[in-house]
Amino acid sequence: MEAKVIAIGANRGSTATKVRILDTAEALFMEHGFEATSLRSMTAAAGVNLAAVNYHFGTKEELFEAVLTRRLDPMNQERVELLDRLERKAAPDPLSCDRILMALFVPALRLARDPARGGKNFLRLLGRAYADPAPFIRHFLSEQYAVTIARFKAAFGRALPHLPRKELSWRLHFIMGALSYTLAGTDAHKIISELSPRETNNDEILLRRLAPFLLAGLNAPLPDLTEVTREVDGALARKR
Amino acid sequence: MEAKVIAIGANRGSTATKVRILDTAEALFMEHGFEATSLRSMTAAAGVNLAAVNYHFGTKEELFEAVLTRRLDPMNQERVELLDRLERKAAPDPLSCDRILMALFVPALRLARDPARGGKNFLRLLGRAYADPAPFIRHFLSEQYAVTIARFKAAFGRALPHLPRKELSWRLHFIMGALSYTLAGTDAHKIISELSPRETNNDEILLRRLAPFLLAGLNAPLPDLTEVTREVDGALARKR
DNA sequence: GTAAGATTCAAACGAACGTTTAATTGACGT
DNA sequence: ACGTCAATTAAACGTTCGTTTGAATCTTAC
Repeated sequence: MEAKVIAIGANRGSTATKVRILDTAEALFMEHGFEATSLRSMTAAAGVNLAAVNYHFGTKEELFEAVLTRRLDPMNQERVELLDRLERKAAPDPLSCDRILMALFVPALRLARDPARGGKNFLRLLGRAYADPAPFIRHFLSEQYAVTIARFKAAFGRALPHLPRKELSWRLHFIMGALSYTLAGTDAHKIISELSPRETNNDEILLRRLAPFLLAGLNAPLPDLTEVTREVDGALARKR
Repeated sequence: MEAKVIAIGANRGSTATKVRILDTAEALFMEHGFEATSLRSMTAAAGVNLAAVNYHFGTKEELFEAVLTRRLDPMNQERVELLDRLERKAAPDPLSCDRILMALFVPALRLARDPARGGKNFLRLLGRAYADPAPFIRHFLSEQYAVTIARFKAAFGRALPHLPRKELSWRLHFIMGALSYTLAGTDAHKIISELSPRETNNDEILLRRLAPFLLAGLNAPLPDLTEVTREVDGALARKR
């Protein structure tokens, strides 16, 4: 029963308040972005005092980082662990691209499926954070992702030995772009339209459509830059 | 000499001030985002009075829309015109996917190349706007893009008759995602790293690497949803 | 039971924001 | 030369923001 004592003790003090702040902030940051979410509306929605944020987290920026870290750290750790396991299983052959993509997607899927870990809301928040111009957000994200990205890049490098590393860097960049944009799941869905509400809300089906798309992109033939240049210039000239 | 007279007359009134506001706002909105850019800092940088924004544009939101419209309208018009011309040239055959992608990219390239039209700065601003949670921005963008996207979707539909329309909608969504994320060109570049500064600043080479990637994605085999489901579930189960 | 410490609370702080106002300036048609 | 009107200006408006403060309340340990 000492576990219960610990739990009660933990809940009574600050933990309950901190969790409620994190949960509410996660939802509001997702809905309105960092700047447009005021601490006043957030603390009111969470049912805690305004000063609680500064007391428990220091500043609004530190709160935002705490919101991200809570979900991001475990997810990235899962990604690397899954990649390790799949690579060991495939050894001595290099892991195929689709398996590497799986290691990238599955932990995100698990997170999206688990309401207790924020579900889809957090993934959308993450997608938005990727595009946020605030320097502290970008600095934070690049620090959080540096090791994970490097690990996956090395794996892709073994799976695609013929692909120049620079080209691989770019394609990884495109992958992260499509992934974050898709996860952000803005109402930009509506721009394309004709997507049923059931599907726009189903991150699982969404990622399963995205994976083959990106896999084909990874295996695309190398761009013939000179020829493309001529073609584009032709189109440009024709236009004038 | 009447042209000069007209020019002077136009400059004397409001035009010069309006242009300076638009130019400066474009740069600052790109650098800091909509919310984080204050009218005070913007008007100070532009060398105009604070009240000039409200006088000439009404509100800050309307200023933002004016900044976007100034570049976006001509660019999208160019895109559709180029698509029309290429389709007429290919008739009666349907236009190939890579040509359609060209019609999507070339006007953006032209804009990026032309410093007088905002150059790369505007494309970055556009990429950021795509991910901005502010409702008025998303509403504005979807209105601006609705016809253009529909036009390109129809073209892709003719080029890929075997592809279910729903799948095509998603792949178009992925394309717009990778495109806007790439154009946004955040310092997220640094996450992947190993990209030389010369290349990260060269939107032309960038788009030429992106095109083959997306083209391959468009032609990817249809996802076997059932099989993928089993695989993912397996990975999920194994994890527990 | 009481002292010590952690947490909550209402209130206020100073700064910055978008917007409005009213006076002033300058150019143009007549 | 003068009246008209668009444009600019300095100043102020009212609001909202993130953060701080000091007292009040609750938890914990002896």
